[in-house]
Amino acid sequence: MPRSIFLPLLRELSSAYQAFEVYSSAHVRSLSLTPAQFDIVATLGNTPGMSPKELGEKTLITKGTLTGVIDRLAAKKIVRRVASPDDGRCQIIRLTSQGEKLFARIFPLHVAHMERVFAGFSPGDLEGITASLRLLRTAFVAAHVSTKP
Amino acid sequence: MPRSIFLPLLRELSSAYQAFEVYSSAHVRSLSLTPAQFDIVATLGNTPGMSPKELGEKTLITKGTLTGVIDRLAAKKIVRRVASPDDGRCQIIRLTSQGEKLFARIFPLHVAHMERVFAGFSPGDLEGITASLRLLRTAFVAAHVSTKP
DNA sequence: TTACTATAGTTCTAGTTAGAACTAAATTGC
DNA sequence: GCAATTTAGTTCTAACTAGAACTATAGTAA
Repeated sequence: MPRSIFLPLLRELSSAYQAFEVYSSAHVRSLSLTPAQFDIVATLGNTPGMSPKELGEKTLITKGTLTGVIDRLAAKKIVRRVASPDDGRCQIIRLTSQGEKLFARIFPLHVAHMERVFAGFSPGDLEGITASLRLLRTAFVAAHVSTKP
Repeated sequence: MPRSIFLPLLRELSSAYQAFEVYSSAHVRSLSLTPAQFDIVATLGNTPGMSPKELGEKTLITKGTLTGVIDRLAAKKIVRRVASPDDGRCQIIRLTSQGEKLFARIFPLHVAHMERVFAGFSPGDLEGITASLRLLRTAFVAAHVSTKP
């Protein structure tokens, strides 16, 4: 078992994610949103809205955190909460018209900002890296599940 | 420019990191440390100590955050602050003897816990994934630097 | 030397984070 | 149709997070 070889992998995973965060969040902050707020706006854009549960699954924000993030976006009039007609426990979070305008303005800017990172990569590179990441995620999820039951 | 292809990569990067965090931090918390505290203890183990600046560079924790993390570890008598003899601005953070015992006990446990994730991976797999991550990090850092000056 | 500049850490603020306890509404089982 | 369980969201707590402003010390340059 070459134990020495997976510790550098974990360090690189943390470093790569950290570098992504630094690069991405500096831009998002320059647009007057926090990274979590941007994720919510980006996820709600071009949709009829969705429940906090679904939003949390897509953005990987846990429900306790999500309440606060939505509170702050609602205070800025970027989203609003609508009661679900079907289920009294559910809400639907929607962009307001102001939120839609914000999304239309900043989402393309941020995509362009991120695209610059990959200027030197071929499609094959990108697919290879994506496959590596998928493999990693799958391994962590499988390992986590196997500790639970 | 196939713009569609790097967005899935970014999603996979976030998901993979998130899956790592969930798996790793559940274990760390069961050892009565937070992930940030564990990183500090793991970094200080088997060293004569180091300055907060160096600790922050190794653990990717920014200096403002680090003050609080070290405060809490010091309150638990796991580390202590020693004034640097050379530089009046510097400190040296060291594990206490209690901290060294803690490190000796939990670090191997955590390494073993993480090793399980990679049971199904060949050394070649691990090296390939590590290389992908290194490529990613480099690209983000380069892009970030090019926005600064 | 004396002013200027850079560096190390702390403090402060606003926000995110996870996890656990809680409330209310729905679903299931009997 | 009622009790037991599950699910959706909120609230609470402790901690982390980045970034900016601040203090103190060190290095540099005239």
